[in-house]
Amino acid sequence: MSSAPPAVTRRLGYLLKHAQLRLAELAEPRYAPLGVTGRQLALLALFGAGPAQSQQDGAARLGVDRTTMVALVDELEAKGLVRREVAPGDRRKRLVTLTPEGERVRAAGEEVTRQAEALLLEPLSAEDAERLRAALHRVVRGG
Amino acid sequence: MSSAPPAVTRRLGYLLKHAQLRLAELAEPRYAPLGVTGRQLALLALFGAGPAQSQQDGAARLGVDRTTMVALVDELEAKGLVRREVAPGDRRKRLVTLTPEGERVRAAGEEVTRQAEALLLEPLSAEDAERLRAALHRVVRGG
DNA sequence: TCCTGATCATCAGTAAAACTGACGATCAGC
DNA sequence: GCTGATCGTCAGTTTTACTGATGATCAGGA
Repeated sequence: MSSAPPAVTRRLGYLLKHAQLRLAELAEPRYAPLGVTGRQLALLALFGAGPAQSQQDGAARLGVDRTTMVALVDELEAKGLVRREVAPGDRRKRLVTLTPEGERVRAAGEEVTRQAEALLLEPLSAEDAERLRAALHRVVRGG
Repeated sequence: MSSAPPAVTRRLGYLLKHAQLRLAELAEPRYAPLGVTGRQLALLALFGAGPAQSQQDGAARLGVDRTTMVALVDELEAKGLVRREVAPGDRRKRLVTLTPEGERVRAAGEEVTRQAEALLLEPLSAEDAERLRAALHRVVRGG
Protein backbone atom coordinates (compact mmCIF):
# COMPACT_ATOMS: atom_id res chain seq x y z
CA MET A 1 0.00 0.00 0.00
CA SER A 2 2.53 2.57 -1.13
CA SER A 3 0.03 5.20 -2.25
CA ALA A 4 -2.50 4.80 0.55
CA PRO A 5 -3.97 8.20 1.33
CA PRO A 6 -2.97 9.51 4.75
CA ALA A 7 -5.56 8.90 7.42
CA VAL A 8 -7.95 11.76 7.98
CA THR A 9 -7.01 11.70 11.63
CA ARG A 10 -3.50 12.89 10.80
CA ARG A 11 -4.67 16.10 9.18
CA LEU A 12 -3.97 19.17 11.26
CA GLY A 13 -7.42 20.56 10.55
CA TYR A 14 -9.01 17.43 11.93
CA LEU A 15 -6.76 17.36 14.99
CA LEU A 16 -7.27 21.02 15.82
CA LYS A 17 -11.03 20.80 15.43
CA HIS A 18 -11.39 17.72 17.59
CA ALA A 19 -9.00 18.96 20.25
CA GLN A 20 -11.15 22.06 20.51
CA LEU A 21 -14.27 19.94 20.60
CA ARG A 22 -12.96 17.81 23.43
CA LEU A 23 -11.89 20.84 25.39
CA ALA A 24 -15.34 22.35 25.04
CA GLU A 25 -16.90 19.10 26.20
CA LEU A 26 -14.77 19.16 29.31
CA ALA A 27 -15.12 22.84 30.10
CA GLU A 28 -18.65 23.86 29.17
CA PRO A 29 -20.50 21.73 31.77
CA ARG A 30 -18.23 23.16 34.44
CA TYR A 31 -18.87 26.70 33.28
CA ALA A 32 -22.64 26.25 33.45
CA PRO A 33 -22.95 26.62 37.24
CA LEU A 34 -21.31 30.03 36.91
CA GLY A 35 -24.13 31.06 34.59
CA VAL A 36 -21.87 31.90 31.70
CA THR A 37 -20.64 30.24 28.51
CA GLY A 38 -17.05 29.69 27.51
CA ARG A 39 -17.25 32.54 25.05
CA GLN A 40 -18.45 34.93 27.69
CA LEU A 41 -15.71 33.81 30.06
CA ALA A 42 -13.15 34.44 27.37
CA LEU A 43 -14.40 38.00 27.21
CA LEU A 44 -14.15 38.38 30.97
CA ALA A 45 -10.61 37.06 30.82
CA LEU A 46 -9.80 39.49 28.04
CA PHE A 47 -11.23 42.60 29.64
CA GLY A 48 -10.17 41.59 33.12
CA ALA A 49 -6.51 41.51 32.21
CA GLY A 50 -4.33 44.58 31.93
CA PRO A 51 -5.56 48.10 31.20
CA ALA A 52 -9.14 48.67 30.10
CA GLN A 53 -9.64 48.10 26.39
CA SER A 54 -12.18 49.34 23.88
CA GLN A 55 -14.61 46.88 22.36
CA GLN A 56 -12.90 46.97 19.04
CA ASP A 57 -9.44 46.42 20.43
CA GLY A 58 -10.83 43.40 22.21
CA ALA A 59 -12.61 42.13 19.11
CA ALA A 60 -9.41 42.32 17.09
CA ARG A 61 -7.42 40.53 19.75
CA LEU A 62 -10.01 37.82 20.16
CA GLY A 63 -10.58 37.34 16.46
CA VAL A 64 -14.32 37.94 16.52
CA ASP A 65 -16.35 40.27 14.34
CA ARG A 66 -16.97 43.78 15.61
CA THR A 67 -20.74 43.25 15.53
CA THR A 68 -20.41 39.97 17.40
CA MET A 69 -18.52 41.79 20.11
CA VAL A 70 -21.44 44.16 20.60
CA ALA A 71 -23.77 41.23 21.21
CA LEU A 72 -21.34 39.53 23.57
CA VAL A 73 -20.84 42.65 25.67
CA ASP A 74 -24.62 43.13 25.71
CA GLU A 75 -25.02 39.69 27.24
CA LEU A 76 -22.42 40.27 29.92
CA GLU A 77 -23.80 43.71 30.71
CA ALA A 78 -27.29 42.26 31.10
CA LYS A 79 -25.87 39.81 33.65
CA GLY A 80 -24.23 42.68 35.50
CA LEU A 81 -20.73 41.33 34.94
CA VAL A 82 -19.31 44.22 32.93
CA ARG A 83 -19.92 47.92 32.46
CA ARG A 84 -19.48 50.07 29.40
CA GLU A 85 -17.75 53.36 30.04
CA VAL A 86 -17.02 56.14 27.64
CA ALA A 87 -13.29 56.30 27.12
CA PRO A 88 -11.78 59.47 28.54
CA GLY A 89 -10.10 61.27 25.69
CA ASP A 90 -12.05 59.53 22.93
CA ARG A 91 -15.78 59.53 23.39
CA ARG A 92 -16.33 57.23 20.44
CA LYS A 93 -14.77 54.35 22.33
CA ARG A 94 -16.42 52.27 25.01
CA LEU A 95 -14.10 50.79 27.58
CA VAL A 96 -15.34 47.51 28.99
CA THR A 97 -14.57 47.00 32.66
CA LEU A 98 -15.51 44.19 35.02
CA THR A 99 -17.88 44.72 37.92
CA PRO A 100 -16.90 43.14 41.26
CA GLU A 101 -19.29 40.31 40.43
CA GLY A 102 -17.71 40.02 37.00
CA GLU A 103 -14.29 39.79 38.56
CA ARG A 104 -15.53 37.05 40.86
CA VAL A 105 -16.93 35.04 37.94
CA ARG A 106 -13.75 35.59 35.95
CA ALA A 107 -11.59 34.23 38.73
CA ALA A 108 -13.83 31.20 39.22
CA GLY A 109 -13.88 30.59 35.48
CA GLU A 110 -10.12 30.84 35.33
CA GLU A 111 -9.87 28.02 37.81
CA VAL A 112 -12.35 25.88 35.86
CA THR A 113 -10.44 26.54 32.67
CA ARG A 114 -7.27 25.38 34.36
CA GLN A 115 -8.97 22.14 35.40
CA ALA A 116 -10.44 21.48 31.96
CA GLU A 117 -7.10 22.06 30.26
CA ALA A 118 -5.43 19.73 32.73
CA LEU A 119 -7.97 17.02 31.91
CA LEU A 120 -7.47 17.48 28.19
CA LEU A 121 -3.71 17.36 28.50
CA GLU A 122 -3.79 14.42 30.88
CA PRO A 123 -2.37 11.97 28.30
CA LEU A 124 0.73 14.13 27.97
CA SER A 125 3.62 14.61 30.34
CA ALA A 126 3.92 18.03 31.90
CA GLU A 127 6.87 18.66 29.63
CA ASP A 128 5.02 17.64 26.46
CA ALA A 129 2.00 19.67 27.51
CA GLU A 130 4.12 22.78 27.82
CA ARG A 131 5.76 22.02 24.48
CA LEU A 132 2.34 21.73 22.86
CA ARG A 133 1.29 25.07 24.22
CA ALA A 134 4.51 26.71 23.14
CA ALA A 135 4.32 25.23 19.65
CA LEU A 136 0.74 26.41 19.18
CA HIS A 137 1.71 29.82 20.42
CA ARG A 138 4.51 30.14 17.89
CA VAL A 139 2.32 28.88 15.09
CA VAL A 140 -0.45 31.34 15.90
CA ARG A 141 1.96 34.24 16.14
CA GLY A 142 3.21 33.25 12.74
CA GLY A 143 6.89 33.16 13.55
CA MET B 1 1.93 41.70 39.79
CA SER B 2 1.65 38.39 41.56
CA SER B 3 -2.03 37.82 40.81
CA ALA B 4 -2.07 39.11 37.24
CA PRO B 5 -4.54 37.00 35.25
CA PRO B 6 -2.86 34.83 32.63
CA ALA B 7 -2.90 36.32 29.16
CA VAL B 8 -5.81 35.22 27.01
CA THR B 9 -3.32 34.15 24.38
CA ARG B 10 -2.07 31.36 26.65
CA ARG B 11 -5.44 29.64 26.90
CA LEU B 12 -5.65 26.43 24.98
CA GLY B 13 -9.07 27.33 23.61
CA TYR B 14 -7.67 30.53 22.17
CA LEU B 15 -4.62 28.82 20.71
CA LEU B 16 -6.59 26.00 19.12
CA LYS B 17 -9.15 28.34 17.61
CA HIS B 18 -6.60 30.67 16.13
CA ALA B 19 -4.39 27.89 14.84
CA GLN B 20 -7.41 26.52 13.02
CA LEU B 21 -8.25 29.97 11.75
CA ARG B 22 -4.79 30.51 10.36
CA LEU B 23 -4.78 27.12 8.73
CA ALA B 24 -8.10 27.86 7.04
CA GLU B 25 -6.74 31.19 5.82
CA LEU B 26 -3.81 29.42 4.23
CA ALA B 27 -5.70 26.50 2.75
CA GLU B 28 -9.07 27.79 1.60
CA PRO B 29 -7.83 30.11 -1.16
CA ARG B 30 -5.77 27.24 -2.54
CA TYR B 31 -8.75 24.91 -2.47
CA ALA B 32 -10.92 27.34 -4.42
CA PRO B 33 -9.43 26.55 -7.87
CA LEU B 34 -10.42 22.93 -7.33
CA GLY B 35 -14.01 24.03 -6.97
CA VAL B 36 -14.44 22.60 -3.49
CA THR B 37 -14.29 23.81 0.10
CA GLY B 38 -12.11 22.45 2.83
CA ARG B 39 -15.06 20.66 4.34
CA GLN B 40 -15.85 18.92 1.10
CA LEU B 41 -12.24 17.91 0.67
CA ALA B 42 -12.23 16.44 4.14
CA LEU B 43 -15.12 14.25 3.05
CA LEU B 44 -13.28 13.17 -0.06
CA ALA B 45 -10.27 12.30 2.06
CA LEU B 46 -12.47 10.37 4.43
CA PHE B 47 -14.35 8.34 1.85
CA GLY B 48 -11.37 7.97 -0.41
CA ALA B 49 -9.32 6.17 2.23
CA GLY B 50 -9.72 2.52 3.06
CA PRO B 51 -12.85 0.46 2.51
CA ALA B 52 -16.09 2.15 1.54
CA GLN B 53 -17.97 3.55 4.52
CA SER B 54 -21.58 4.36 5.16
CA GLN B 55 -22.62 7.97 5.62
CA GLN B 56 -23.20 7.54 9.28
CA ASP B 57 -19.91 5.83 9.95
CA GLY B 58 -18.28 8.76 8.23
CA ALA B 59 -20.30 11.29 10.16
CA ALA B 60 -19.30 9.73 13.47
CA ARG B 61 -15.66 9.62 12.50
CA LEU B 62 -15.64 13.19 11.30
CA GLY B 63 -17.62 14.54 14.23
CA VAL B 64 -20.42 16.08 12.18
CA ASP B 65 -24.13 15.65 12.62
CA ARG B 66 -25.87 12.93 10.61
CA THR B 67 -28.11 15.48 8.89
CA THR B 68 -25.12 17.64 8.05
CA MET B 69 -23.53 14.65 6.39
CA VAL B 70 -26.54 14.27 4.10
CA ALA B 71 -26.14 17.83 2.88
CA LEU B 72 -22.39 17.47 2.39
CA VAL B 73 -22.75 14.29 0.36
CA ASP B 74 -25.50 15.97 -1.65
CA GLU B 75 -23.09 18.74 -2.59
CA LEU B 76 -20.34 16.36 -3.65
CA GLU B 77 -22.77 14.19 -5.57
CA ALA B 78 -24.09 17.24 -7.43
CA LYS B 79 -20.51 18.01 -8.47
CA GLY B 80 -20.09 14.45 -9.69
CA LEU B 81 -17.29 13.72 -7.23
CA VAL B 82 -18.95 10.92 -5.29
CA ARG B 83 -21.65 8.30 -5.80
CA ARG B 84 -24.08 6.83 -3.32
CA GLU B 85 -24.41 3.08 -3.52
CA VAL B 86 -26.68 0.83 -1.56
CA ALA B 87 -24.53 -1.27 0.75
CA PRO B 88 -24.59 -4.94 -0.19
CA GLY B 89 -25.90 -6.83 2.79
CA ASP B 90 -27.62 -3.85 4.41
CA ARG B 91 -29.86 -1.88 2.15
CA ARG B 92 -30.43 0.84 4.74
CA LYS B 93 -26.86 1.98 4.38
CA ARG B 94 -25.44 4.13 1.60
CA LEU B 95 -21.80 3.59 0.83
CA VAL B 96 -20.11 6.72 -0.46
CA THR B 97 -17.48 6.08 -3.12
CA LEU B 98 -15.36 8.48 -5.13
CA THR B 99 -15.79 8.86 -8.87
CA PRO B 100 -12.59 9.03 -10.96
CA GLU B 101 -13.02 12.80 -10.99
CA GLY B 102 -13.55 12.76 -7.25
CA GLU B 103 -10.36 10.80 -6.80
CA ARG B 104 -8.50 13.33 -8.94
CA VAL B 105 -9.77 16.23 -6.85
CA ARG B 106 -8.99 14.35 -3.65
CA ALA B 107 -5.38 13.79 -4.69
CA ALA B 108 -4.94 17.43 -5.74
CA GLY B 109 -6.52 18.58 -2.48
CA GLU B 110 -4.23 16.33 -0.49
CA GLU B 111 -1.25 18.08 -2.01
CA VAL B 112 -2.68 21.50 -1.27
CA THR B 113 -3.37 20.47 2.31
CA ARG B 114 0.22 19.37 2.65
CA GLN B 115 1.41 22.76 1.46
CA ALA B 116 -0.91 24.70 3.74
CA GLU B 117 0.13 22.65 6.76
CA ALA B 118 3.76 23.21 5.89
CA LEU B 119 3.18 26.96 5.78
CA LEU B 120 1.41 26.93 9.10
CA LEU B 121 4.13 24.88 10.74
CA GLU B 122 6.90 26.91 9.18
CA PRO B 123 7.93 28.53 12.47
CA LEU B 124 8.62 25.09 13.93
CA SER B 125 11.45 22.71 13.29
CA ALA B 126 10.51 19.48 11.54
CA GLU B 127 10.97 17.72 14.82
CA ASP B 128 8.75 20.10 16.77
CA ALA B 129 6.14 19.96 14.05
CA GLU B 130 5.97 16.20 14.32
CA ARG B 131 5.81 16.46 18.10
CA LEU B 132 2.91 18.88 17.82
CA ARG B 133 1.02 16.52 15.57
CA ALA B 134 1.69 13.56 17.83
CA ALA B 135 0.66 15.46 20.95
CA LEU B 136 -2.61 16.57 19.37
CA HIS B 137 -3.25 13.05 18.23
CA ARG B 138 -2.84 11.66 21.71
CA VAL B 139 -4.98 14.38 23.23
CA VAL B 140 -7.77 13.79 20.75
CA ARG B 141 -7.69 10.04 21.27
CA GLY B 142 -8.01 10.76 24.96
CA GLY B 143 -5.16 8.60 26.13
C1' DT C 1 -13.40 78.05 12.36
C1' DC C 2 -15.35 74.94 9.08
C1' DC C 3 -14.75 70.70 6.03
C1' DT C 4 -13.34 66.24 4.91
C1' DG C 5 -12.20 61.69 5.68
C1' DA C 6 -11.66 58.26 9.05
C1' DT C 7 -12.85 55.50 13.28
C1' DC C 8 -16.04 53.53 16.83
C1' DA C 9 -20.19 51.41 18.30
C1' DT C 10 -24.58 50.06 16.91
C1' DC C 11 -28.47 48.09 14.39
C1' DA C 12 -31.32 45.75 10.83
C1' DG C 13 -31.30 42.44 7.55
C1' DT C 14 -29.20 38.40 5.51
C1' DA C 15 -26.60 34.29 4.96
C1' DA C 16 -24.66 30.07 6.61
C1' DA C 17 -24.36 26.30 9.66
C1' DA C 18 -25.94 23.05 12.77
C1' DC C 19 -29.49 20.78 15.43
C1' DT C 20 -34.54 18.74 16.60
C1' DG C 21 -38.02 15.89 15.62
C1' DA C 22 -40.36 13.21 12.48
C1' DC C 23 -40.78 9.87 8.70
C1' DG C 24 -40.32 5.57 5.65
C1' DA C 25 -37.35 1.80 4.64
C1' DT C 26 -34.75 -1.82 6.37
C1' DC C 27 -32.64 -4.97 9.60
C1' DA C 28 -31.96 -8.38 13.72
C1' DG C 29 -33.92 -11.18 17.13
C1' DC C 30 -37.61 -13.45 19.07
C1' DG D 1 -44.68 -12.21 11.33
C1' DC D 2 -43.85 -8.78 15.40
C1' DT D 3 -41.11 -5.59 17.85
C1' DG D 4 -37.56 -2.53 18.59
C1' DA D 5 -33.61 -0.44 16.61
C1' DT D 6 -30.82 1.66 12.84
C1' DC D 7 -30.03 4.35 8.48
C1' DG D 8 -30.86 8.03 5.51
C1' DT D 9 -33.78 11.83 4.62
C1' DC D 10 -36.50 16.00 5.13
C1' DA D 11 -38.84 20.20 7.10
C1' DG D 12 -38.48 23.56 10.36
C1' DT D 13 -36.07 25.98 14.00
C1' DT D 14 -32.23 27.90 16.27
C1' DT D 15 -27.83 29.67 16.49
C1' DT D 16 -24.13 32.27 14.71
C1' DA D 17 -21.70 35.26 12.14
C1' DC D 18 -21.42 38.54 8.46
C1' DT D 19 -22.90 42.87 5.22
C1' DG D 20 -24.11 47.32 4.81
C1' DA D 21 -25.77 51.48 6.66
C1' DT D 22 -26.11 55.11 10.36
C1' DG D 23 -24.99 58.56 13.96
C1' DA D 24 -21.46 60.21 16.97
C1' DT D 25 -16.88 61.53 17.37
C1' DC D 26 -12.14 62.56 16.20
C1' DA D 27 -7.90 64.36 13.56
C1' DG D 28 -6.00 67.24 10.22
C1' DG D 29 -5.98 70.69 6.72
C1' DA D 30 -7.79 74.86 4.18
